[in-house]
Order: sequence, then structure tokens, then C-alpha cells
Amino acid sequence: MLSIAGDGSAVNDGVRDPNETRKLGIYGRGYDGILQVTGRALRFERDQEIYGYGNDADQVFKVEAGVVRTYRFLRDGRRQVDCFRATGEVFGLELGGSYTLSAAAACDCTVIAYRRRSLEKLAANNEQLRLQLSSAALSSLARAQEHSLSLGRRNAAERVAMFLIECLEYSNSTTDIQLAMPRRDIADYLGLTMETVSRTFSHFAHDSLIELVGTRRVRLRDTAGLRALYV
Amino acid sequence: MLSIAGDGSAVNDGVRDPNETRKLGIYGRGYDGILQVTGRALRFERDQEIYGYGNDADQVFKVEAGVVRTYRFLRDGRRQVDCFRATGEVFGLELGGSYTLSAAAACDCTVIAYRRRSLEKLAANNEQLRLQLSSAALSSLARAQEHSLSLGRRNAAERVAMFLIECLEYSNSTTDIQLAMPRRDIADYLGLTMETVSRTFSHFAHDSLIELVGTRRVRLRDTAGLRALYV
DNA sequence: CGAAGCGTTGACGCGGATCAAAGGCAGTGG
DNA sequence: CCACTGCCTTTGATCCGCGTCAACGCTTCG
Repeated sequence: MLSIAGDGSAVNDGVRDPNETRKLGIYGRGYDGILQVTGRALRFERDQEIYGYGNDADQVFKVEAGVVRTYRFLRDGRRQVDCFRATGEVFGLELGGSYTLSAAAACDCTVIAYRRRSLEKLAANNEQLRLQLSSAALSSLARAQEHSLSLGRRNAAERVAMFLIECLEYSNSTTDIQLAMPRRDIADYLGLTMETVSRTFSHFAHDSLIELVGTRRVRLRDTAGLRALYV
Repeated sequence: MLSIAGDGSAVNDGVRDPNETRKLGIYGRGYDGILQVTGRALRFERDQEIYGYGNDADQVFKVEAGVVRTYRFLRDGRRQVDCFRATGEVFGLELGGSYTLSAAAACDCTVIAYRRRSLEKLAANNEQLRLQLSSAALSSLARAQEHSLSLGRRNAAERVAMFLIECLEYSNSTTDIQLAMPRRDIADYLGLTMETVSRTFSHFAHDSLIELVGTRRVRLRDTAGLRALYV
């Protein structure tokens, strides 16, 4: 049995099959780099914690399947979702010794865990891996900065429109998106309430910008119109 | 004459003395790393642009004196300040070929410009420099994530209290802070309006949490009380 | 059939934006 | 030394977008 995060306090063991390993490049969505680093595949159920705020940051992760959210709570329970990570994306990179965010499965998912020390040791002599790690850090940075712009200056409709387009880019369809997460997660990502997200979806549907196909499926009927809302 | 950013369109030349150079480690506030990299010192006046959104990202910068802001505009003029950078801090690190933010002097300041290609070449064989660069990227990331939490989930008083404590950490005093930037910049950093920032300052003063000494100087009278507002 | 979650919709209130005006304060010129 | 000018900041009045609270619908599961 292997504990995923440092202190094990509120952390479930995500391992289903400890013998299962993956050799995978560590960079980008769906891109397998030239260097193959061995990590351990772990499976998590919806809402299961991968690591907690303040835990010992001794692992770096890559999503193999499903979607992960990174997030933080304020004392009174308010929550901000920092980012959703889809297949191929790296998370858990830290400067200091402990995680500054928590991470959990947004839906049932599989992630590959790499030992941080191993990566650091390997990176010392491997330019390819260094490039992959710094790319992961810098693309996370750019996304966090874009996210700040949305949270600080965009209104509800603009944020939701952006979110839908973001989802579309992760989708394999050009019109349909499958939402991996419930309304509450979307709301906490966008700095809104569940009700406002729901109302905005309804408005968009009424204006024929989208079509709601069940609660977890959205068909974009006017992608250009959605983009125009926030660009 | 040397152009600071790629296309030179809206970019002023910040060089006052092209012969002036600096040998400085590239990491952290006031910390000079072991590796000494040679950069060019440039001086900028308040509000002068250092680089613009979309410009060719061929340089990395470090603040030598004063304060720099990185920011972005929406089409209609709304602005979000991503971050203020004080002495010793690095900015302008990018994954892609162009800057995803703009940067300008928040007050008269001096920055050191390093050629990106030179840094990348040097970093290939220098672990010390690599550490400094990745530290800069990862600490920027942590700050951007913390910023998202504030913008998404904290109210005006909490944001302003946090900003004041942040400023205190950059100050050499334990009670007094000198604001390098006008209210508008603070507001755009905190995702608020100038008026709300001003009113919140006044409330804090009325509640004896702070004392306003002129418009650019604040004395913190109850640091613990301010911290309690947002932790 | 009942219970529990999640999502939607409506009514209402509040925090912060907007609009407007007046108050410092530094720089300039007489 | 003072008056003038323009910018930044403060303060007040009003407005509105989104949060809060509440009820209801839909789906799943026992």
C-alpha cells in the first residue's frame, strides 16, 4: 500500500493495482515526450483527494484519463477551483516542500504519479525532461494569469462563455462538449455560484447560443457568438 | 539604441545609458545567486511600457529598483493587473514566442534585461541558473494561484487587507508601507474600482486598523487584525 | 414508493459599480 | 509667497449584477 500524499491524514489510498506502472513522457495533453519516465498509475473516484493543501509535495502527477481539479478552501468553506486538468496534463509542481493547493478527481480518473526526487535527479542530465517540466510550469502560469483576468474583470456571461470554449478545445467534437464535473465545480472555478452558472446556461440556450442535452452535455450552436462574448 | 520589445510599435526605448551593465544572479528578491549573468540595466519612468502583449518574448527581466506591474487589457478597456514586481524579482518568462501580458513601470524604476536565448544557452550547462529560473517560474505560479483565490472568492475588505500585508512584507519597516502605485493600479490588481479601494482604506482607518499618512503612505496599527480579515 | 442529490427557477437583498461632485496636493508661473 | 491648474483621491447618492434563500423538478437508488 502506498500513501499518495505526505501525512496521510485525510488522504485515501488511490492505488487499485500497485503493480501497474506506466512509462510516459511527462509533458502536455496527450503528448508523449521522447524521454520515457516510469511512474505509477493510480485510480481515483469522483471527489477523492489526490493530495491535500500543505501535504509534503513529494510527487508530481500527470493525468492519464479523466479530469482532475486543483483547488483551495478559505476557512469559512468558500472554495476556489484553480484549474481543471485533462488527459496528458501535469500538476503538482511546487517550488517549496508542500503543496499550495489541494487536488482531487473531478470525475473517476487515472493519474500517473512520479517521485519528485527521481524527476529532479533525472532532469539534471536530461534536457528533454527539463523542457517538459518547464513547459508544464510555464503553461500552468499562463493559464493562471488568464484565469485571474477572468475572475477580476469578466462578468458571469463572459466567464461561462469562456469556460464552454475551453471545454470545446478539450473535446474531440467541434460542437459537442461533455462536462466532466457538476455545476458546483464549474461555479467554484469561475468564481460564481451554482445558480448563476445554471441561469447563464439557460440564457445561452434561450438565445440559441447553445443547446442543453441533459445536464452534462452541451451542444454549441454559435461558437463565434460565444467567443465574441469575451474576446 | 536598443529596442526593448520585438516590434517596437508602441514601445519606448528605456535605455538611458547603453554602456551600463549589471552582473546579477537572476533569482528572488534581493538575492544574488552564485551564478553571475550579465544583463543590461534599463531605466523606465512611471507608466512607461517595458514590453507589450503579443510582442516577441526575446528578453527576461529582473527588477533592480522600483516596482513593475504586469497586466492585460480587455477590448473595452477593462484592465487586470496580474502582479507587482519589486526589487530582485524576475518577470517576462514565457513558454511561447510572445508575451502573454504587458509590463510597465508602476513608478520610476530600473530593470535588468537578459537575452532569452543567452539564458537558455547558459542554463543548458548551469544547474544554478536553471534552479533560479525554475524558482522564478514556480513562485510566479504560486502567486498567480493565490491571486485567483482572492479574485474569485474574497470580498473587497479581504482583498485590500491582503494587499496591505503583502506590501508590508516588501517593506523594510514593520508598520509603515510606502505605496509605489496609484489607487487605480491597486484597484486593477484587486479586481475592484478605485472608489472601493479608497472607501476600504477609509473604513480601515476609521476602525483604527491603519492610519493614512498622506495618499502614498500607510501605517499599519493592527497587523493581526488585518491578517484575521482574510486568513 | 420514499429519500437523497443535483439542477433549475423565482423572489429578494446586498456589495460593489457607476455617476457626480468636491477636496487635497504638486507643479508652474506671476 | 501666493494663485492657478490639473491630476489624484475621497466622499456621497444611486443603481444593478450576482448572491442568497427558498421551492420545485428530475434522476437514481434502496
